[in-house]
Amino acid sequence: MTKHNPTARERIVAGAADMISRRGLNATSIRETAKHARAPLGSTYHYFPEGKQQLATEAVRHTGEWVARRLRRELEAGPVAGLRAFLDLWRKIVVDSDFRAGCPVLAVSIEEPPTDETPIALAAAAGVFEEWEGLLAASLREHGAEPEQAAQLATLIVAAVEGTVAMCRAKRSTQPLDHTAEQLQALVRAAIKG
Amino acid sequence: MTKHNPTARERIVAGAADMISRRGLNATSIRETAKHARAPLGSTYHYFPEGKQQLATEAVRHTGEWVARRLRRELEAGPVAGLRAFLDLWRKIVVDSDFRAGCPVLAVSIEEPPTDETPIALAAAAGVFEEWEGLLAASLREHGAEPEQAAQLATLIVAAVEGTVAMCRAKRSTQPLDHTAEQLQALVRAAIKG
DNA sequence: GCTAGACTATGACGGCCGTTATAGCCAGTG
DNA sequence: CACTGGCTATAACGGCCGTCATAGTCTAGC
Repeated sequence: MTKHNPTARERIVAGAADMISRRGLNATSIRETAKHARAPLGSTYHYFPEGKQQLATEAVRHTGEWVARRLRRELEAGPVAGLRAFLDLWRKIVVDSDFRAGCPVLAVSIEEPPTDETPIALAAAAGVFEEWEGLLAASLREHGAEPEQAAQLATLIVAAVEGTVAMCRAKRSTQPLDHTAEQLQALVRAAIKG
Repeated sequence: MTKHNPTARERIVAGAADMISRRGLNATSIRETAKHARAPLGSTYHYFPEGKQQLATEAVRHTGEWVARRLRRELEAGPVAGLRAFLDLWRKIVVDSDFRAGCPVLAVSIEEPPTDETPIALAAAAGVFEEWEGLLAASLREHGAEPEQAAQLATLIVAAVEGTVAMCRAKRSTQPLDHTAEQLQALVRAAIKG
């Protein structure tokens, strides 16, 4: 338990991340986000005066940091352990939600931003992906992988896991995750052995 | 050119697939879909009496079949050529749309269906993924890969490409696709050599 | 020519959306 | 005690949504 009494603001952000991961960004309304967090609608615009874009941005960063912390911790035991933790984390989200939830970062990435302005939520998503890749790549390099190979494999891991989670939701099965896990584990082992 | 004079119905489905691939399912309104296809709103409910779910389902199947046709054709020259065609197809969509479009099948997969009913569009997405995996796995087997390895690798390819396309959109760069392409090509070559 | 059925045109229905405004509450500081 | 500033409460704004109904138009076959 990192925070004993989460503030209303934190509850709103965490709830928004969860709802976005289930229904997508556009289908997540600020009204429902507030209700889900037992916060009044007015408070949402008090905490996030720039509106929905800002809330989405913070939800993406919240999830990104949460995953990155777990990844950093588990990578101390090496890339194979880190990969396993990464896979297990997403598997748990998919299974616990009965195949209804996924990754809010992916969800934000695939919804075209309003044409006029800078899509700050999209930029946040790009940053999160880059952080996850960076953590994996650094660990692979530290354990003997070639730098270029490490970077490419890190990208593959993040992309494959994100795609696999979506496939699990569509099929209502964890079989895609089993397949992907097997393949990625073999790849990581080979990369740090060369 | 497969059809010389696409019917209004075909134009609506193709347009819906494109719009879903850019903005997601929930943000794609039937009104705009009709306008985009220069069809009247009333016609949409004439052709798709079961409403939005039916339109989404047909859009998913339309894209699924289009990709499967291309995949089948290119796989005749072997799994490496098929993989390259699959990668190039998505690269073209991402680049031509200036990083705004992606895969409508993925988009439908990550939006929670209305709680009450059978999510037929989601089932269609699962079917499309399965078809793509099946084509790739069969080709891998025909070229000497072990059946289990072929199935796992096919899942990895589909998942990785779907995830990579989303990452490219977030980063507004094709670098993730370059990384993933390199890794997957090496994997396929190794799998059919054993 | 006429009639049936495929398609179009138009408008309405209730409902939820993002956002803003405004007034009230209520802690903590002086 | 007064009062200030963070937070709540409530209502409203214009706008788009999915869906349905109804009437009009067009075209193919008799």
